[in-house]
Amino acid sequence: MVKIGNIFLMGKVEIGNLVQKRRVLLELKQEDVAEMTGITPKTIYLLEQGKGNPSLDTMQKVLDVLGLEMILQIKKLDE
Amino acid sequence: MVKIGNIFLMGKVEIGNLVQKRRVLLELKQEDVAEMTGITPKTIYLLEQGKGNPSLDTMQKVLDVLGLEMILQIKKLDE
DNA sequence: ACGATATCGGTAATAAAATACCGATTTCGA
DNA sequence: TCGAAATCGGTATTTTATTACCGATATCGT
Repeated sequence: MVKIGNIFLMGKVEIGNLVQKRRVLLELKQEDVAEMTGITPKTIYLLEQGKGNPSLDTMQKVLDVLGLEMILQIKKLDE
Repeated sequence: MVKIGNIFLMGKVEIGNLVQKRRVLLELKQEDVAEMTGITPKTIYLLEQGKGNPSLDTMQKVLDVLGLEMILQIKKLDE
């Protein structure tokens, strides 16, 4: 995962890794996140593993309870 | 849409708006983006309208051809 | 090492995204 | 203003994410 300050460049696997790291940091279980979001633990698990192909709603809900946010920016070739 | 430099904070509608604005800037038709990504024009259209609930794969493909990238960051309360 | 708790990961069923196809509406240049 | 190109948006179908349920494996404190 490419980290620059608080910003993380993202492929699917990197998103999963960051989500998991963040969840553990907050001392939450997959089950906890599942209950907080109304998403099943299986889907949380798939997201964290970089498997599956989560919907935008699913991602936003999970990111939200973990205190993360998705942003878009114009691609930079360098850095 | 909240814009800070090249960075855009994102809800579903804002993502759609940005994608559309970016596509028009690049002088591409929805049909062009559809062909470049292998996604149907209807799905492109729904994404731009902030309707529907696109998958991560769909989003990444569209963002990619538009020279945009998705990043995650730790939520800030201020700014 | 043991038991308890959490994660992993499979299958079958359901909900929803994506497609295919189409006509209506809007946009815009000639 | 007229016609062409682009977008809008509906329905039916296919594909796939999500769920529900479950047992197996890993993790961790004691």
